[in-house]
Amino acid sequence: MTRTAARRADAQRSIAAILQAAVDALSRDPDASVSEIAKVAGVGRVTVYGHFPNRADLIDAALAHAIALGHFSLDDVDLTGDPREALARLIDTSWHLVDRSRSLLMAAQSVLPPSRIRALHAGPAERVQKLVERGRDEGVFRTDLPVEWLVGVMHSVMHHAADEINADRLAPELAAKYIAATVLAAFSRPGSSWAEDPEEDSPCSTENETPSTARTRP
Amino acid sequence: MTRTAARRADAQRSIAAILQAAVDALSRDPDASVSEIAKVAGVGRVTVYGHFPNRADLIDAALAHAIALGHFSLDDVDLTGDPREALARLIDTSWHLVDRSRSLLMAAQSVLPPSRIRALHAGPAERVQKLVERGRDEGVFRTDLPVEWLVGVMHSVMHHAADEINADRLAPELAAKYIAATVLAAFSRPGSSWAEDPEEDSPCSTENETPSTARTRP
DNA sequence: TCCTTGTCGAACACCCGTGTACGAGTTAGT
DNA sequence: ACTAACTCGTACACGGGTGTTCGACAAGGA
Repeated sequence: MTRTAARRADAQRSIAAILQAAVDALSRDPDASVSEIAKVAGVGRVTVYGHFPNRADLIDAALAHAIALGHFSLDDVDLTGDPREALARLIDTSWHLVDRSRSLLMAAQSVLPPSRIRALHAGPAERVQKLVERGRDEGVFRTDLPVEWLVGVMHSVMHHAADEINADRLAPELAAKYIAATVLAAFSRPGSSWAEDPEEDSPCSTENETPSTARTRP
Repeated sequence: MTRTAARRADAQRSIAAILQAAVDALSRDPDASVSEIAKVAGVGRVTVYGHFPNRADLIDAALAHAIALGHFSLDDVDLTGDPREALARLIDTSWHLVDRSRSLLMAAQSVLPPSRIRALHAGPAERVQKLVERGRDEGVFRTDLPVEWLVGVMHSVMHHAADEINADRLAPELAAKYIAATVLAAFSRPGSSWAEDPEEDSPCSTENETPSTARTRP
């Protein structure tokens, strides 16, 4: 685990491969064994145990790794300006990160203590929370529900979209639109009218009918 | 499994106990073993295998049993009148059914084919779907998203509430209110103002502030 | 009553995952 | 080039879950 001296180059390569493999394998199957992870990483099972004392610590490191990657890619998103548009942008780039992390999170939940899970999620959660709070301060988002609840609902809806895509009941290109439309409505102030994408005219069906069944992906 | 002749009385008692025990045990732990289920049922492990050929079939029967119970208790709900109020009533009595079935569903998902899961869920899902469709026809609910999506979002939000309660971050008595407030907002037509519980005045904070952290349960 | 039907515990074989140990071979750093 | 670090495969011990079999025993139904 933690070492004072620097590791050799090939060791660092192995660790990186194992970490990435763990993210990949656990994203497909939350119960992926150490053997499977090692196989995906192109590495012997013993080598894994050489770098991580046990399965739990490996999953911990994998989750931290995935979160760090997500944190990095989310730094590009412009969260200034109208909170609704900012939220739409955030959803646009983060929903499929949530998708990939979904299964990994389940794996972590069955092995790591809840406190650890929350600690790892503190960073990303705060980012969204800040945006929601700003939207409330500006009178755009509702104030009759706790911020934590709203943030959780947003995550929940994104998870649901991911599930629908995995089940081939939702076309991936529609996901961001559906999520944004749902979340923005859920965040709106009671008693106030709202409209999504205030700057962009919507050439899609204005209101009358929607396809009763969403197209499956090609 | 399926038999032509009638079973003996004690056998029926055993089966009922096993079924209920399976629902209970799997609701606590989706990975509950057959031994644990038998222990909860107050029955030997072999007896379980005497009635159900394997774990998967047992889980299938348990899920079907739980759904049947839920279906029964949902028959009391009045779904006529204003769709928003009807939806609120439905949420009020069904959210904690969803809570208990949540873990059981996870167990089923890891053992049963998705087609079987959907088949078992067809009944309850249709009930909600009908209500949502009526709300759309009456101009109360939005028509710019598929009905299936809306129904899924409702389920998703209820699951989220259950998770929050399990994590002691949400007081159970607030769940129904939060869920209804969120779902009704999400279902509202874009561009139209909405208000929850139109008949009931809300003595709680009208709009200004909410406790930043929800009380944990006593 | 009598016989079928269930139930029970113990034991068995099987598979799979975890974590550790050993020895031989390979790679990187200096 | 030499050594320490690393990797690999095999193998082992251990625990735990799944289904099955067996024989003894209890309980329900006709």
